[in-house]
Amino acid sequence: MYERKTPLTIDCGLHLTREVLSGKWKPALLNAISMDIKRPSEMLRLLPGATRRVLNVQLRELEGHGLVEKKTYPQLPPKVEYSLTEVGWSLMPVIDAMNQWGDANRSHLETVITQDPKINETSKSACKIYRQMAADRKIG
Amino acid sequence: MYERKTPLTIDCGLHLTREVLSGKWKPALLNAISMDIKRPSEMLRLLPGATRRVLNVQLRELEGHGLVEKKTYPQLPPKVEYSLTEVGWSLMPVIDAMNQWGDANRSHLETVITQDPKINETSKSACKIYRQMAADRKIG
DNA sequence: CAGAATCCACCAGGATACTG
DNA sequence: CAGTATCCTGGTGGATTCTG
Repeated sequence: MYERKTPLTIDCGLHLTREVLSGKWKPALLNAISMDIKRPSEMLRLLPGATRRVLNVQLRELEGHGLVEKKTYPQLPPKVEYSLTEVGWSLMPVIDAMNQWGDANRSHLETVITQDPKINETSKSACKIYRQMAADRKIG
Repeated sequence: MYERKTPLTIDCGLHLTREVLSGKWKPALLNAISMDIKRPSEMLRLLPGATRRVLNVQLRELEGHGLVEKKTYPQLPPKVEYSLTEVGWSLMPVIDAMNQWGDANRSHLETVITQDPKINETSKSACKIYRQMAADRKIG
């Protein structure tokens, strides 16, 4: 049984974290950047289903919230690199925890999510795509 | 500097976790239930801004995803109690991590969030409300 | 006290096309 | 390669009202 270490307030910390982390691709983006995937085109490739526009929007929000930094190289063709700020890095354990929990409970989650009538097919099969991609990377 | 322990896939675990945790009040609800706040009326009181309907909807989703269990006592007035499932409990470290990160970076987050033009006043002041409530609880 | 039924506003996010 | 401008729609979550 899980035992909480410190008694906490109702929602305040959660509220702040959610405010900053809410956005379909934000956790994935932070994760990607932490894995040295720092250029927009790379992220775009690794996040099938995400649009340029949406990625830009969310990256700008992350930047505005002080989680990532953007470096623009004034050259042709343009080059942009994102990196995590100190605050951004401090969030990584949380991201990792989410990632690991999702992986650890994959079978259960896939079942309940797949049964969920609200989830559309795209979302349902998203994980399969990611897994396939991971497999491809191993082969390649 | 934060060092990742295990190299991870791009998004799969994150994807699953987000699917299950997305919803304005879900983390707070899980947190509340873990703190033995298990009756709808209590949650309603502790989550100012949340509606009965929305709470019901999100609780039903959490239930459908196997994170919480609902026990209905067939009596008058009706009594309902929620509790975490095993899977739900396994998620608590993640919730705690989010909560603690938000608390730890409160000043920074409040600043950037308050400056964010997209955030409405309600959201901006939410944390103040929670803090006030926490203070009140200490006094009471 | 718990909850279902409506109705609705808003915005996140996707599609598309265009510029430097 | 990177970014922006429009346009559009689906869903989330809020307000209100009504039942057991």
